Amino acid sequence: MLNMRSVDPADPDRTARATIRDAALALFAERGPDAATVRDIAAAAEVSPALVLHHYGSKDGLRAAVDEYAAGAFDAMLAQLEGGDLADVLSGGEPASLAEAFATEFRAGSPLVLYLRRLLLSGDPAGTVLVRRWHALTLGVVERLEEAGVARPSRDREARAALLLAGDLAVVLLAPHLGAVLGENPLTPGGMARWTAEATDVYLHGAFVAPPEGADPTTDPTTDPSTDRTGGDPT
Amino acid sequence: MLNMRSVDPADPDRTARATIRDAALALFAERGPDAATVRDIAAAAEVSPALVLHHYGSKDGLRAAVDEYAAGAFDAMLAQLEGGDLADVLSGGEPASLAEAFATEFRAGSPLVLYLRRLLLSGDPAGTVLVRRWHALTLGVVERLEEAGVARPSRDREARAALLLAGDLAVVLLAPHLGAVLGENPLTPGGMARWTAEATDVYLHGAFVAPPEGADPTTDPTTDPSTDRTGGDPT
DNA sequence: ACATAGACTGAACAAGCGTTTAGCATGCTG
DNA sequence: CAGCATGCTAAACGCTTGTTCAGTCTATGT
Repeated sequence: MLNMRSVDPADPDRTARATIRDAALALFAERGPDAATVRDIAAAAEVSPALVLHHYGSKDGLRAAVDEYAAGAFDAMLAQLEGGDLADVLSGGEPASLAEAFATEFRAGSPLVLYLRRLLLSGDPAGTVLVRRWHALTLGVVERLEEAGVARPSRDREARAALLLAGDLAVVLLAPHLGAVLGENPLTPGGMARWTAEATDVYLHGAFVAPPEGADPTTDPTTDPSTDRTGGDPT
Repeated sequence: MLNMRSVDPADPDRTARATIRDAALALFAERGPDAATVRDIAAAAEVSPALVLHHYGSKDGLRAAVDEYAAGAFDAMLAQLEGGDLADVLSGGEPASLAEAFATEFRAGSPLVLYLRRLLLSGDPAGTVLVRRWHALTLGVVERLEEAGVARPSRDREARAALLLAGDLAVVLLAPHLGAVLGENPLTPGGMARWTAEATDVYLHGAFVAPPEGADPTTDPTTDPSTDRTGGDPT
């Protein structure tokens, strides 16, 4: 049998180790790490199953390597978002939301998007670490925007940052379903433009109008002590 | 070996078939259908593995039965939401958002919540069906609220309904992570109150203030034809 | 009392899994 | 040239999986 190393003339110095990692990333993202077998990964990378174990020790070792690689990619995206100047964010010169950053960094079917999806919903502690970091980033942005007078001050800034973050992550997590409903995937350029337009409108002017001062004439809130909501979230 | 049927005096007429289904629902939701083995399910239901197959034909048959059961539970919740009168929604007499409905219907660690999570992120077409139905429901509510003058009219009502729906689903999907960040799971009563307060504030008054009429003095939007955003979504 | 049906089980099966082992080819180093 | 590490493979190992099978127990209808 021939030596398979450097078999692809387009990528001459790509090692078999990297090829295996990429194949694993794609298959892990698509079917989940448990459903993707070592034999499948080996076949996708055009190597023998034994070579996968030779390079990564075990399937868990490969999993860890892929996790680390994906985390690095997310960190890179994070750094780009973090490094952006506030003025650029406000004027629209840089991706302003996490969802937008995803849409520009990774195309709609990117393995990394699928990987993030799995990471956030598998209960993997790495997912919580990621959310915590992104929340801290969002919180910092909200604080700066409040100081700049661009954001309405919130009594519960942490909850507001979480709300905004959750909204962005929802786009990434639910992109295929939202695409099926709206006709175009919000992670594509066109779909993202439509989504951002609506999100901007709501975040600037709200979605509902404040009720007139005083209680709703049809019901007296004080007669129902079990609920003390201020107006609800009528979705 | 004793006949294990009706072994639980608290639930005397619960059939082994139902016990198996419930055990499967819990394990499917917790670990995923692939990771939960027939032997595990049988052990949880305190029956032999063969009985699982005897009642459901195959593991796929069991999966289908559990899917159907979960879909029925979701439909029941949907019907309750749909049947609520508009006045009740506005006055806070009924759960007003999907997230609130989830928090009241299912407690934070409920198998059905975990099941929904898996359903929406596994690429299962049943997930898209569910999203489509909930979007239609949300769209109807938005339309009625606009007619009642409670919701600000939107140029793109479908996108607005999707935005509101995504926000609610995000709470359900990301609940554990948000709980880790905020200190309390938003699907618990306390966490939900905090979340709804912030969401109500944003949905009523917005999160950001509209920029003054005219362009940002630091940059002229017309000089950059590649981006035509109205103001961005600075999260 | 007897027969039939259904709930239920222990043991075994084939298939697929991650992993190990022994060995081949290649290229560098002395 | 010999020695050795490295990239790589075919074949097999033990284990777990979903599934099947033959048979036991316990009701119920006649």
